[in-house]
Amino acid sequence: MAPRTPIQLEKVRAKSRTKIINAAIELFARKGYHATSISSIAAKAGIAKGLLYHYFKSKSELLDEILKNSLSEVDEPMQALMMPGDPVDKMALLIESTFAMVQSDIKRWKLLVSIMTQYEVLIRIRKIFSKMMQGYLEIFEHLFKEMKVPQPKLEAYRLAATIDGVMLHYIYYLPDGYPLEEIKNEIIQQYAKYRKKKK
Amino acid sequence: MAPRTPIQLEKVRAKSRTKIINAAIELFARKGYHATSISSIAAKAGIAKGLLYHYFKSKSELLDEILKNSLSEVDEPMQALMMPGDPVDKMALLIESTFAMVQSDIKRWKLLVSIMTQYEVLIRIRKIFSKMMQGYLEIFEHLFKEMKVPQPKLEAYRLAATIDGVMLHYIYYLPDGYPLEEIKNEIIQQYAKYRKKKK
Amino acid sequence: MAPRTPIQLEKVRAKSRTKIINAAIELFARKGYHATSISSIAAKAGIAKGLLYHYFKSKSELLDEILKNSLSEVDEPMQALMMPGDPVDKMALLIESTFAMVQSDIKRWKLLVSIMTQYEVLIRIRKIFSKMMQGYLEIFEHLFKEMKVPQPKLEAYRLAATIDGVMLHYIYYLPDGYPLEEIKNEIIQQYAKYRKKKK
Amino acid sequence: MAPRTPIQLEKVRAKSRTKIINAAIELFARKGYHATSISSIAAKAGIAKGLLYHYFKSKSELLDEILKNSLSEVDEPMQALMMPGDPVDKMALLIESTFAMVQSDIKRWKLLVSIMTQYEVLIRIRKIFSKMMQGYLEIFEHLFKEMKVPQPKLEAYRLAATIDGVMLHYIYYLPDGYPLEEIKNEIIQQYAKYRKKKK
DNA sequence: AATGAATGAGGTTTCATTCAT
DNA sequence: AATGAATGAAACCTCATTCAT
Repeated sequence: MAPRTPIQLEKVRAKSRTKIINAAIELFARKGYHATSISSIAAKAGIAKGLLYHYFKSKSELLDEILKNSLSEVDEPMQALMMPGDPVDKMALLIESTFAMVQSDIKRWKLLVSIMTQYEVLIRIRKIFSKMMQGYLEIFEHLFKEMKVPQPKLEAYRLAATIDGVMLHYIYYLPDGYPLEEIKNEIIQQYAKYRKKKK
Repeated sequence: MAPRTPIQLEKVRAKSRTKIINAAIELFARKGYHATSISSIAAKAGIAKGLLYHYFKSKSELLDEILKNSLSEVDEPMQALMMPGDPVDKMALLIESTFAMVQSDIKRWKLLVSIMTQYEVLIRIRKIFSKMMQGYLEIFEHLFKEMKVPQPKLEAYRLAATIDGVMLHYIYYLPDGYPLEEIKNEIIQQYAKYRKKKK
Repeated sequence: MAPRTPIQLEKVRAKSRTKIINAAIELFARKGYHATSISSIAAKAGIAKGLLYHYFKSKSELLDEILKNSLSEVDEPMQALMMPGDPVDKMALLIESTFAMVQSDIKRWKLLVSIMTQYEVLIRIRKIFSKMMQGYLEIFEHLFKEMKVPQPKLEAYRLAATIDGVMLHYIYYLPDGYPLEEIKNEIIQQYAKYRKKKK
Repeated sequence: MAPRTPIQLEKVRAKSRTKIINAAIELFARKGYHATSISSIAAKAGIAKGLLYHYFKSKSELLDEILKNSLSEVDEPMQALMMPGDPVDKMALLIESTFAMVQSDIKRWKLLVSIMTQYEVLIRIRKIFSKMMQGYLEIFEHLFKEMKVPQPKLEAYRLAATIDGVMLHYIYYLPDGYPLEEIKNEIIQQYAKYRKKKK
């Protein structure tokens, strides 16, 4: 009959929060933010409507929370660059890990894309995204320079577009049977010719 | 105050419809379908709320109408293929006209993308889109075969992805200063080597 | 089938607004602002809940509107002072008209009192009230000086308090059989001795 | 961690109750009963929300409790009358102690007034108040008769109104610089002329 | 005694749609 | 064709109260 310990409480809290967030991601991604009602999130999470407001101040804060988490993951692929080695290998690794990231959590990416293509409202989010994109472009360009690709800047834009386009198609248009692996390999392959020869 | 002639009536009708549709495209594209209210559309169109229902049975039918119009335009670039000539040229033309189409009506494309990334509901629309995409892929593949590009099917997927990715970036991420022209030329250029030599 | 004329519209609007405002005054006065639900107002007014928001942006704006109207009436008794004549008569008139004002619309005054005794929130309203009170005090003092009442300022405070106290008792504590007229006359009577003698 | 003795327990209970009641008075008085949430009371009292329900069955019972306590204090001034002596002195004492009561606990009185001006619901409370008022009126009348004031009943009403009016102004309208003492003395003073001459 | 997570009824507000003119 | 008042379902959110620990 004693109150729960802080650790017990934290566990309970974490469990409920997770249930809510997962339900929200699923529904936001599938039907869009506005078309998803708090009721439906609560129902899917198996909790009472009121509890949701115990954990999140509002619907929009719930979204914010999810987006913040999602975007924080995005920087991870960048780590690939710290390593020494042939830029072609680094580029390959970068592309691989980027694709892997999306493949591992399609729902989250669906949500991100749908949010990105939506709000003039969520300017803050868009800014984060823009910066991230800028980061990618710079790294691509840097590697292309190392690889002696002609027009490295333009090639960076093109690669970024190709990757996002593939993702888009993979996620939305043709979820069944999209030859993701083959295309990924193609993309990586095209830079093979820039590999430095070993002596 | 004599009754208007049928022709005048028809004109009035067309004008009102156009005003409504334009207002709707603008708002749907900017704020999303659900976040846009009928009131705001009517206000932007400069008509009374009630009148909107004379022209469109419901909000969703208004959307449908817009989407139908938008998608019908998409087929036009395909015409380029009927012409005889070097497939490299045809491909270039196809790419050019596709880009031109988006550039000429960004709002419409923003709307299309935002819808595409949204509804499990609008399955019908998604089907149309899928078919369209399929069409593009087939034509690309066909041309690549003519051009003797190795792995024509894969290359078709890649090109489609690149084009959509570029559009996406152009429309959303970096609206200012996106080097659309240069990238477009790059994309076209890469196939120049497959041009048939004239005798 | 032509749309209503502006005049017709204004009539309809005024009718609905009045219905809503009357219902709101009644309920706010009886149960307090917070304890009164929008639903109950709409029900009492005989309209749909949604319509209320057609006329008032929010519950609190509805209250504001009512208060503004109510407070604007308050200045009227002051007119009594412009007239020439014995200050004792003017005072009598002022007291009479103040009481009459409350008697003629008890519900409104109940509401005003309940609001005044409630919100730290509605600071704006309280300021208006304070100023009004100040105005009364000054006029009372002015008349008392003319009447050569000793300690005119203090007497002003006392009269103001007595009047508000009588109102309070009349409105709340003992609505049945409260001897309002007699008390009013008593209050007026006590200043008779300051009447100037005619030559 | 030995179990507490019953006496310790009782102390703890009393302390918690007091904390809750004080928090509640403060908040009810400031924001009104309905606008004050149980959460905010618990927060201000520094306890958990659930605990509040160990001490009070419901929010409304908590209010009841406070009101009961508050009203029980009101009878105390009446004691002054048992004493022998000049009725003018007794009246003076009665007025003094009544004012003192309010001055010593403004918050409580704010609450009482706001409650009184609010609920048709709390009829029971209003009845108590009415009875109390009746009691005051009778005592006033009784003293006025002893003092040979003409129209003692009417004068009783007027005095009661003046006192409540002064309180009201003191509590709400003009908290800063309200000349409470002077007015009180004025009120007392006006009855000086009815003092019996000593032989 | 004490905690705070959890519930659910009910509150305010929005908005697609209908209706009378 | 055109208007805008009116409706009512459903959205978001609050909060008194209960419950498990």
